[in-house]
Amino acid sequence: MFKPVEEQMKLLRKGAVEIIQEEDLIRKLERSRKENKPLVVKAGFDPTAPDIHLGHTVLLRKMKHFQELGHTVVFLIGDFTGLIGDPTGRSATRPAMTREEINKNAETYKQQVFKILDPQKTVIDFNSRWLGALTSFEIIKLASKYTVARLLERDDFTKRFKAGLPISVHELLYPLMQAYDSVALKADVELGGTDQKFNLLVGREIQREYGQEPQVILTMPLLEGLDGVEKMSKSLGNYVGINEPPQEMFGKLMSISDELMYRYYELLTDVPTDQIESWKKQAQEGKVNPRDLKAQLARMIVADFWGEEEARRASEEFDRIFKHKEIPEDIEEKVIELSRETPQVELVEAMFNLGLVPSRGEAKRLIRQGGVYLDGQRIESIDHKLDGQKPEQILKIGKRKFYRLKFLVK
RNA sequence: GGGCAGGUACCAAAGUGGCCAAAUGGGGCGGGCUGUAAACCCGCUGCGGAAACGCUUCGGAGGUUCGAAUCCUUCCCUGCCCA
Repeated sequence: MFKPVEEQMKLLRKGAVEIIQEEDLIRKLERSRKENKPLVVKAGFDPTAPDIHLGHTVLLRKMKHFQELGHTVVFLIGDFTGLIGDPTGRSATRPAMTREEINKNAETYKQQVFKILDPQKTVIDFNSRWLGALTSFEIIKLASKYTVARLLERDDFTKRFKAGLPISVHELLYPLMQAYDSVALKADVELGGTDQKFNLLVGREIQREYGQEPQVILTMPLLEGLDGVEKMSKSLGNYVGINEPPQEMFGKLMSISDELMYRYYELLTDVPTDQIESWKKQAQEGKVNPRDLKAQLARMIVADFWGEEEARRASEEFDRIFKHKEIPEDIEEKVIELSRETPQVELVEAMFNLGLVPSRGEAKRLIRQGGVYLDGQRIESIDHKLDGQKPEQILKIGKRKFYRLKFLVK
């Protein structure tokens, strides 16, 4: 029923940064095959941000590999640990979420995650199920199994400690809690980003303390965000959400740097590494326009979430707007009501009232800097008035924001 | 519990009675060049105002002063050292 171990390993190694220990994994796979029993593979997710982006999909793709090989994948929602927040030094304790919110987020998660994972083969669980049930005594017992010195080895803690920045006690508890998840699930393997390495390793130690065979940990690279520097994250605003409309996705992907493009090919598509290398070379030699490679990448990724047809349309739409400088097909519509007596309104006022800019000052700034267009005409004056005579006008703000203004005179 | 050093805009960081809506850097935004790339160049970046200028802001609350981010009181928060 299970494929030969070496064959499994080949798929599992793909893209992985590190497997600790590889021999352990091989042994586990062998046993699983012999006993015809799937491995329990765990990966944890933060419940407060159910907006999955491409960064998450790197891990999800790896989970899918395990699924394809017939193993049990646990999609663990850290609704309990989420209350702590994985220490970053920035976030304070988060407010407790209600059961309802958590369930709602879980639903959102499912809907998104199953764009990649096989719903039939995925177990969804919540760590509040066991962490919430721990008594104070049990928590202290858990805490007794690890030392402060070892916790401070964690890069983030080390840095903060040295820099004299605050580290709260509950933050120190976080890795232990996550480790306990592995105990509760009797995890054979835990997946995570390279930034999770410390937490994942603690899992091994704690499992051992609780008399279990330590899990194998498999780390995946962190995907850089659109800026190409920071890791992709919602709070940094450098992400591509997997629920974003095709056009939006496509546009964002087209704005990445060339260097990042190869990285995305590697981590977000099934294009073999050799192929990517070869394209890279051809681009450098000027045989291929990097722009076209990028468009192809964007199309591939959009297709993963929206299908070929939508991807093709997004691509065409993109060309229409940026190559041919035309107006997009579907534009958000904004209705402006005007009175019959004075069927006019100041552009600045309208932009602000429609919520297109955060303040009137911002609107003025944009106009002064030549970033506002009406029907393709650059607006020169901040006093410009919109005239209801023409019932429909196209407003363009910056390079990519288009709105169809409709006037309602009454 | 004691001593010391701190808390400034999205972030970092200057400013220590009026010239401070607050230097500088990063980020962000707009423009230019391009391939919505990178690099580079120019500009903007509290709110209102065409502008003059007005208003709200420098951990919180009070106070001194013609005038406070800057001085005083008190409270909250953080780090370090001692116990």
